[in-house]
Amino acid sequence: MENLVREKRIALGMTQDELSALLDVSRQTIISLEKGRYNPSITLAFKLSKLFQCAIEEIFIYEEE
Amino acid sequence: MENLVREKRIALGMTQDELSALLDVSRQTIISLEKGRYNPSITLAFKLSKLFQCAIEEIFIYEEE
DNA sequence: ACTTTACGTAAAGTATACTTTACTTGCAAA
DNA sequence: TTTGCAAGTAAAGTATACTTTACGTAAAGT
Repeated sequence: MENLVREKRIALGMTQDELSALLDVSRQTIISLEKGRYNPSITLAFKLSKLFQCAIEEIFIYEEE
Repeated sequence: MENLVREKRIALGMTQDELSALLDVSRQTIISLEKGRYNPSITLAFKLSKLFQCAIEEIFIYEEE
């Protein structure tokens, strides 16, 4: 699943470290997310949605199968 | 996290078994989801979103911490 | 040169989403 | 009264999200 985490983070002028702290996850989680190594849990998606002030669907692009 | 899976499923006149088949997950997954035993992965949330034709935010209600 | 900052990798461990199997219960219809 | 369907429980196993630690690299500042 594609995502715009990196773009949105940079748009806010934040480092991966700062973002991870705000979301209460590890920096590794942010790195892996941005690199597309795995999909987030729905709770992490909601946290990002709230922080970035946009819908989950605007951050994560779902293509079926 | 609260969710409206049961309500939306029944509104479509479907059984748990039929829903699980359409989503390609086990019936146990649907039962546990409806019972609120765990949160779905973001991919399952997207599948439900598509099937129910509404935003993820309309199915899953996120309350922080 | 060296330090700091931001980003990256690798690997092993933990938590949790999801599966599989098997058995139970309530209800409605034959 | 028994058969079948929809929903439920329980437990053990697998897949994956996420953590932790430790180390590597390139760029910018002093």
